[in-house]
Amino acid sequence: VDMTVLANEQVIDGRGWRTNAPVEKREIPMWYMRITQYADELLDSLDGLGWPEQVKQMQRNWIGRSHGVEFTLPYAADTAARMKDGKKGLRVFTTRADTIMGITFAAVAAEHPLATEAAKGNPKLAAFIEECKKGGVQEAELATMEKKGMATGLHVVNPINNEPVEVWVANYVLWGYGEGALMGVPGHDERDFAFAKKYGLPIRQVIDIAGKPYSTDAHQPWYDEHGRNINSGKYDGLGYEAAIDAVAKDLEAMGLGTKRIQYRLRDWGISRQRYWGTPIPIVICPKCGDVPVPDSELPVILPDDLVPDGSGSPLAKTPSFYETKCPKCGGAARRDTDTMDTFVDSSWYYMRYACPDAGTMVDERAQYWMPMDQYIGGIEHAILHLLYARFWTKAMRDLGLINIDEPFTNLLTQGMVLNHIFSRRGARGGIEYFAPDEVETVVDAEGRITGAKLKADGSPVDYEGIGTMSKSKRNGVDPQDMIERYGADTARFYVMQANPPTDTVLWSDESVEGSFKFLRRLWAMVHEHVSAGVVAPYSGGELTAQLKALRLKLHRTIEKVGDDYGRRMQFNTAIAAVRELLNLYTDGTDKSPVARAVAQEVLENAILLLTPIVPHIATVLWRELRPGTELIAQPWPQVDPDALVQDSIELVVQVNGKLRGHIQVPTSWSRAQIEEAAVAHEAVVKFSGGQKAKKIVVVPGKLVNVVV
RNA sequence: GCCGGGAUGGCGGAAUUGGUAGACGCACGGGACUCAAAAUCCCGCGGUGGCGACACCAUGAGGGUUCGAUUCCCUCUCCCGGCACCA
Repeated sequence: VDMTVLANEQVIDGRGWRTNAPVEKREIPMWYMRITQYADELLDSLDGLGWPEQVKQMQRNWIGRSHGVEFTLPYAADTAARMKDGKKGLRVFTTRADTIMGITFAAVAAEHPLATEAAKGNPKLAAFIEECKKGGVQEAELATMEKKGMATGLHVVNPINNEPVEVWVANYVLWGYGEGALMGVPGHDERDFAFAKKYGLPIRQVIDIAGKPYSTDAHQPWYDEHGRNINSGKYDGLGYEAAIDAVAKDLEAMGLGTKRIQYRLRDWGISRQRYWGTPIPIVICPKCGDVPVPDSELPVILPDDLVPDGSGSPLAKTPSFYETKCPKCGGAARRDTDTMDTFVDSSWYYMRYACPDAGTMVDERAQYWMPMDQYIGGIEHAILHLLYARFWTKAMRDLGLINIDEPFTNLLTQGMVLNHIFSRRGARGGIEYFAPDEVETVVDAEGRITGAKLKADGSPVDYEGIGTMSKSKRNGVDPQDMIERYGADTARFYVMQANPPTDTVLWSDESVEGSFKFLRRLWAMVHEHVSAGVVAPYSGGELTAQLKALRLKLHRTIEKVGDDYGRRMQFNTAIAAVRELLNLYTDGTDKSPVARAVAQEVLENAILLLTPIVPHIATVLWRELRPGTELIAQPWPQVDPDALVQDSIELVVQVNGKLRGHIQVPTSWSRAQIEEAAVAHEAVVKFSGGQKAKKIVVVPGKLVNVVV
């Protein structure tokens, strides 16, 4: 019905999202990037990157290096007679070779050759395999579906104890991971346990976990933990590592297996059956096979004048594009009409940006600029894009194109901006999405959205909850409206002051007025000051207590804002700090020359501190404060250490960790003097109820806690 | 299901290395200015009790460590991101 290849996202419950037509899985030839070759390096070089730990952890888990044993369960006589694959048996990989004596079944994926063979002359099994193949391809779907299986009637042999083991086809065995087959140890694997329970297969305990109770009635969390072998013949008494070593050694002696490393990471399929993309430069020759397009004929240019007719790939229907000669034999051949995954482009665009007119892929300018000091992107790219780009960089390095190991030295991952999602099923069952401003929400007593009505005709629409802004779900917002109404400075200020950039946020523009108001207030403050004439900023001289406090606040603010911008990358608190400073500034009414000099100092610095966020307003206000000079030429504000010196400081007084009062103490006071003053404090006397202090905790510059 | 993250007033958030929970705002309430409005300015604003001084409770839920926990540990709930063709 859809006449096209669908992306995973476009398949909902096995049907096309627009048409509700059933989706078919088909095998097609594709090109892959061999990212698995780089698995170790991609894993190991994460350690040196200035990236958020959570992102590094996600990448580590995604690559998923595990150490285990790969071995053969030899075919039993019945099976050996039927399997004509030249193999001695069923290859499996396990990280728990120590549990090998607990094998009570084996399981293979529906696509496994053993399953195919067993299905011959077994219509029930053939039907089951067909059903398995129909399911989705997404990991989430596979992991949450009901575990189902069917016996094949074929057997393999446990090579350690020579017990026959029946082979099952199971929908939870992934064809793409390991060997597409596994040893079933229900005694010590939760999924195997559930499977064995469902189909009445034996469950055998072969590991004792610190003497914890064991029963085959129900699975307990500790069943899968490491422990000491029992019921395991010659392996009895061995611990996890020793047992694995012993089993691996025995399998090796029999020529059946060996230790090896397994990755969760899979090779990267890049072929897309789409028109609008980068053509894959391969020619398919009936005589020579797949032949790369010679360098001299690169790049293969995508024709940009094709008109899609609504079915299949336009490139595959355009002889002028695909008809060509084989670069090897010169005979008639056909181009690959697939285009590349756009992740390919995003894997190295940043290098090309350094040399967009280079005649080669990149030139020495890319080498000059790379690696990137600071990369900024959404957290949704934590794995795929950022892993592909790292791999691609290493591949380019190995091709001698650039001499760097990693593309992004430091990384800031932005949180996602979420918005409400509204949709409904159309007449044919397909999904239709509506923008939030197209609907009127229906709210329950607690204020939660329960549904919506289309503004246009009042027809009901479903509320799907909140989620990432996306084109397909039509829930994005365009900042242009805000920019036109309030200006780019206000729009940027509003977004920056709301929350740290790494936070996930639900979009709202309700309080943008507050940001606009602040910038107008700043404008008024500068103009009011300047209307009495500009003066030189404070550079020394006697200050009143109030002016001293204002300068203390100013220089603390300079310190904090610099740290927020430069180290913490938390801009909302930088803005709050400047607001605090200006709140204190407006409390003053002193118009003496020294007060005006401090005012000049405060305003100039406030403007400088806000420049990265509101550059336009800051530029104009600077010209008012310092006629004849330009903001862009000014250095970043410097902290005046003299302004930070204080004679006395306020300490918090606690009794048993509870706030009971404050004391003002000279900064020169010793710990003993502070303790003495705290014990004598009236609130301490009151709340300690006549008891003597058991312990006094003094945190310099912060608090004193009297424990009674 | 698995991996990563989050939950703090009516709302956005702050508390940076275990040390005053609620900075700074929004919304709201009261007041000033005004013929009136807008704009602006001032005051209040977590909950409970109290005239008040003040006290107690409170950072998704439950438990623990500590003189002291929003912060560390354990268990749980819900939400968000990713799960290889959304990119």
